[in-house]
Amino acid sequence: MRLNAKVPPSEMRCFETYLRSKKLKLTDERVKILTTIFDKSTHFNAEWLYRELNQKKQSMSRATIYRTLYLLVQCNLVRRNSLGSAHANYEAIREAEHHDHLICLNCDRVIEFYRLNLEQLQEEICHEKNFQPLHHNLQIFGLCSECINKTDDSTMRHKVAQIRT
Amino acid sequence: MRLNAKVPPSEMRCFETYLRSKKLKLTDERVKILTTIFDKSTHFNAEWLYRELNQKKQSMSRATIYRTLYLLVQCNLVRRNSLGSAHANYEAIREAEHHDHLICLNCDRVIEFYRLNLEQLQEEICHEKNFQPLHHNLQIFGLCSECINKTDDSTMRHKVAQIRT
DNA sequence: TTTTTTGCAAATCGTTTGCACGCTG
DNA sequence: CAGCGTGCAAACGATTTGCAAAAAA
Repeated sequence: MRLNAKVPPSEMRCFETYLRSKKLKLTDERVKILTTIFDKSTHFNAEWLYRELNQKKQSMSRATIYRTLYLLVQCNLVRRNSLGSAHANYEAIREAEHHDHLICLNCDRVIEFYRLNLEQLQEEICHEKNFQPLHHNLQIFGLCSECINKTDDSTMRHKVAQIRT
Repeated sequence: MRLNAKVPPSEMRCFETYLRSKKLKLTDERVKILTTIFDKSTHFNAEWLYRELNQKKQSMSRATIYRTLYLLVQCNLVRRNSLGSAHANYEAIREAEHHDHLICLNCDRVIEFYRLNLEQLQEEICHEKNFQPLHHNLQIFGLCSECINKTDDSTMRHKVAQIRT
């Protein structure tokens, strides 16, 4: 039974095209996952998606979620980015534009930013080093304005040491 | 039995000081780990260290290695940085200076670089956003000059999707 | 002696995978 | 109908942890 389809946005078409090109199928599960991601999330992880999908209606296994996330990353609808944590984090790619992250180590807030110079500078460096960039990632860890006075040094040192980058 | 100490370099003193400040002990195992790291490595992982330490003389458990690595990160003698892989990578911090990485997705070569503008730009962004930076990390993934013609698109798309950042 | 360390093995935990059944195209 | 997709549960694999024995201070 096909999901009572809301008008499929461009993301859906993109996914469909990708799947067809790989001879893969557009299943209900895949549709629901994509919809959930683009409806409700900015940054999320597999567990959030699992709970989000299972709280309401029928269940969906973690396996399917992981497998679908892989496909979505492959066709550039989703970006994988652990944001310093030990597990994977993902984000929906809404516009084509890229951005980097400020990550608060106290409250886990993620602040996105984009700076053209920064991108250009990177291009420049790659060119100099004769390196062909395919992906890049800048994350700055620290304390957001709300958290600056809420922790102590030793806690922060521990947290910095725990960062996975 | 204390290791027949080569003249302890400044790193050793730093470690010793740190340990003492925490009422921890300077054991043979810890000395050997630090020595191995600063003698032989640039970028390494726990497994490399394990093999390096165990191939010659007596054995050392992985547990000790992980526990010691944690201490070394705490006292800023070692930096933890997965470089996009699923497991942790580490590097000895030889000078105080910071650098970023170009990482070849084909041959895993790591090219270090430093660019003052880049650092300044980041400072600027943080200042604007009222964010206190504690750690940052820029990695550019792609193909080094030697590998540019050695792979195909689909392989690279897969590898990019596997990156953990 | 007292406290910290170590090695071992078992436990974690997010993620991946093999398999048998079910559904899509 | 053939080929993918799914759920389940088991496998994975790097890292962590509890515990009893061993070593530093």
